[in-house]
Amino acid sequence: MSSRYAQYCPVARALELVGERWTLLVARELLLGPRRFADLLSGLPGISTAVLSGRLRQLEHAGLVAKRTLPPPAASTVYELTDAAGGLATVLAAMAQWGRELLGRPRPDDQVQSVWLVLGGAVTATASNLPDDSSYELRIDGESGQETFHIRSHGGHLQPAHGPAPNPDAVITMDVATLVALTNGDVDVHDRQTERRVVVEGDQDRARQLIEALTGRQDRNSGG
Amino acid sequence: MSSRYAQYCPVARALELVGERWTLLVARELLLGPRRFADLLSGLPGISTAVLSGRLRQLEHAGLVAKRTLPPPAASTVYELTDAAGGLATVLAAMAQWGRELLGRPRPDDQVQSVWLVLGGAVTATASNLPDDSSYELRIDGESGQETFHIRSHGGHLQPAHGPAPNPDAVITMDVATLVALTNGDVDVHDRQTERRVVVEGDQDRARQLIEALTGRQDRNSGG
DNA sequence: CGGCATCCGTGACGATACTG
DNA sequence: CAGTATCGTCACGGATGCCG
Repeated sequence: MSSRYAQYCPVARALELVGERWTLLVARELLLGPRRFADLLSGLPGISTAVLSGRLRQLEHAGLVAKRTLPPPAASTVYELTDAAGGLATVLAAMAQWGRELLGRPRPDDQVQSVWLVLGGAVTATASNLPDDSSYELRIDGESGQETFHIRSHGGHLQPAHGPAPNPDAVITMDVATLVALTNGDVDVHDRQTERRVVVEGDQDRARQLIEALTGRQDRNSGG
Repeated sequence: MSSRYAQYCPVARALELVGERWTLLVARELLLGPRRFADLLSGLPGISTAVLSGRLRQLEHAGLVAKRTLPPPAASTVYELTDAAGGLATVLAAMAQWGRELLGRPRPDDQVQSVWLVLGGAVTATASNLPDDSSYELRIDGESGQETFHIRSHGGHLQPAHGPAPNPDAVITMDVATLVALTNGDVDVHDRQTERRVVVEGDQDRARQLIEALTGRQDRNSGG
């Protein structure tokens, strides 16, 4: 099942697991932490319930995703990536890194969800300026309320997750439009107008460095 | 065209370019150098001519692939990756790296082509033991004749290409079965029986180190 | 409400035949 | 050799309904 290639090739093997439409985007949605079925549906506009349940079944069968039932009283089932999905995270990171270069501005019919940009920024970023194990809370105001993320600097990388940060060095608040503008380079963190649109509680300098790492342009040496 | 997701997300953008069936495998075939249409067909068993020409057209339109006509007398047209496809190579490398961990042994109906294993091994390898800019020629005997590859150590990485090496430090010859056995760990480079199946001209030590880098297991720290 | 199966229209895909 | 044309099949997207 899940469309084989019949090739003894690493790339083909990987694509047999995650090469179908939607599959890698499902994994993307799970990268920041466990999600319920309905969360995934709203994070994957356009997918049908049948396809989503099918993809989750395939990923579960491949050992990349586990289904877990939360303890009462929140007795709902969530899906989460397993430890075996580490290599998959690397693939998604490469995809995101490349995709950021050709992201441009939102197209007329594009949906914009803060989690996509936070994730894309985090995997692309090199957090060399930020102290190791420093922690940040990022709150993005969107049309459907506020999304809260927890971003931790660790080993030169940024590790994003859903939810609030336990002991943040800074709490940063902005709206989606500002996040978009920062991401595609329309505005700079150091602009006066940007400073008005970004509210920081806590360490101002580190917060600004985080935003810079998260939304700044990175030159990657593209290996030939 | 090419199935959109309507999401302002780096991963989605990347998948819109290379997310369809066969597309990344077409890119894989081009990673080692220019190829003709017929070469691609035989390197992608199962693809139809219509789909292949369609994928090439999309990739060309995206600026990732260029169509070029060779100078006479070999007046045939070839396809090759453009400079803009550098990020795509990174994605393929991540795919190959992950895929190698779950490669296992060939399945009953799997085709085996040496180029797939050479590529998978090269992108996975860290050539830290090999001197920079050293060069190797790898000849793999298969059912349909002999395939020749040129592998160069550069910047800690292995850079594979089709064709013979200009000034190789070593020339290594083996058959596909041996390459497969080395790749999946069934045999070791240092086994007596393996030594009989691998013929080396030139620097014996470097040749063995190259094979080890190309086919050995690498532990990657899988980021959480 | 979470999760999944079902029916149906559309489009992508696989196989083959055919053309410059 | 380098594709285009054709056709049957299957996966996908959308809507609906079932079950805990």
